[in-house]
Amino acid sequence: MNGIDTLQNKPQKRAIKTRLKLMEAALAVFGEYGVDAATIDDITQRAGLGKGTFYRHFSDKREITTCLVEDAMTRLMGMLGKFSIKPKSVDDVLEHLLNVHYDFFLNNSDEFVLLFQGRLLLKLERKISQDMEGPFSGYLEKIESLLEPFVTVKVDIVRIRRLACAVAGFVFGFFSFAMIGMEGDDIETSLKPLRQSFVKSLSAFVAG
Amino acid sequence: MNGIDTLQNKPQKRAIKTRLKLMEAALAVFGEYGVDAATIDDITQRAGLGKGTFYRHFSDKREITTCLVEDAMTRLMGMLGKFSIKPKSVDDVLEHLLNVHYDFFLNNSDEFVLLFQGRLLLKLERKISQDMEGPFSGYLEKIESLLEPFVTVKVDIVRIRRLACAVAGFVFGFFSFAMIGMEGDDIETSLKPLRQSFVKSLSAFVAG
DNA sequence: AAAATAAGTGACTAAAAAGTCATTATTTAG
DNA sequence: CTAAATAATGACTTTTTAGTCACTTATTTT
Repeated sequence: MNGIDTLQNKPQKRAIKTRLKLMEAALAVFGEYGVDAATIDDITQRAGLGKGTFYRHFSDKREITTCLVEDAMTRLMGMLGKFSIKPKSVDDVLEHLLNVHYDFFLNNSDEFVLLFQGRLLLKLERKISQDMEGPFSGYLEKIESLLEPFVTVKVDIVRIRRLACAVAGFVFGFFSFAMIGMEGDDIETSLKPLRQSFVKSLSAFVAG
Repeated sequence: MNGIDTLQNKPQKRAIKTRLKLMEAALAVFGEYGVDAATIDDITQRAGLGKGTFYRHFSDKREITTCLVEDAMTRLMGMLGKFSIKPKSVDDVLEHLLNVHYDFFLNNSDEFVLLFQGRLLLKLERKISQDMEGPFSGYLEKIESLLEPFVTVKVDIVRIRRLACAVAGFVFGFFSFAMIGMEGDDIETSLKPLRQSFVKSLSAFVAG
């Protein structure tokens, strides 16, 4: 092979593939049993790999959890940044926010469990906080940045922060209860009418 | 003592007191470490009791968790049923619902963690579902029953169910994000202005 | 093609938590 | 006061899970 490191030699490719397998398996297992209840053996068995392989790639469950949270948050935030049409008002942004969350969690229910639990773990384990507070704070900041251009009267950061909490909280919370209170298809059609009302009220809140 | 079983002889009283001590300790420990991370030793040590005592009263952690969830839900539902003034509109009921949740979780943060996790465990463990689905479904039904009298046009149960999910979800979700996005006092003052907006939007949803 | 390097493995040890039970302490009945 | 009954105990065994490492397999280098 050529002298320059291509970062694409076979062992490296293989290692990257293995790492991805582990993360995929972990996400699935976390979604099925919950982050705490899932064991390293669960993950490696699901991935079809040896246990030692896990420890070649991650120091412990906490580390892979952090990676998954960061990954999920990055993808969610990426979607939040892509508007199909350029927003012209707070209403547009709010509508977009709810749509994206809706799509993301409906198509990624394992991620929902992961972030739902990750969010709680944050409150509980001070050690994790250092690593995990980042993604969740960044997420709130992302929402804030999208709303900021339309809050012209006064750059009231506290108000925007509250709004971000409300949007994120509403979506997370609604889904969590919708899952027990409703049947599958019903969830899909339930958020839409609520969304309109919610957008209006939040919009009024920003203005007022 | 009299011949009739008074249910108040000393051993019984003692056992009841011990059981309460265990439940109190478990709630505190669950609130601190999370339900999954907490061990039986954590609970009995916190309660100042021997380990064997735990197993005299509960078969395992799942059982005491179910008891705590039922207990918390019963108290929350009790509060939901007590209006300071008789509600005259959907707005009144919604305002009341948000106030009660707000007070309950602000003054019982351990219960917040418990129900937040309990809610998730429900989705994960099919065994728990049988015992735990009850309290959470009952909770949604309670909210529905409070709203029902004011939804006159059409007894649209689906619509009310959605509303109950929205209320419960919004409150749970908002608190969970408020905890990382804000400082202590700020949370207390944040829900109030949002509440008004939220009540309006939900009210419109019910009517519409 | 042999040596060197890197990735993967799973039987193993170590640690932690669950769950048991013979024993002790407390209360009641005779 | 003594025996029977009930509650509590914590050292113990069992089970589960984490984490390690000498070894195998795959790839690259010389």
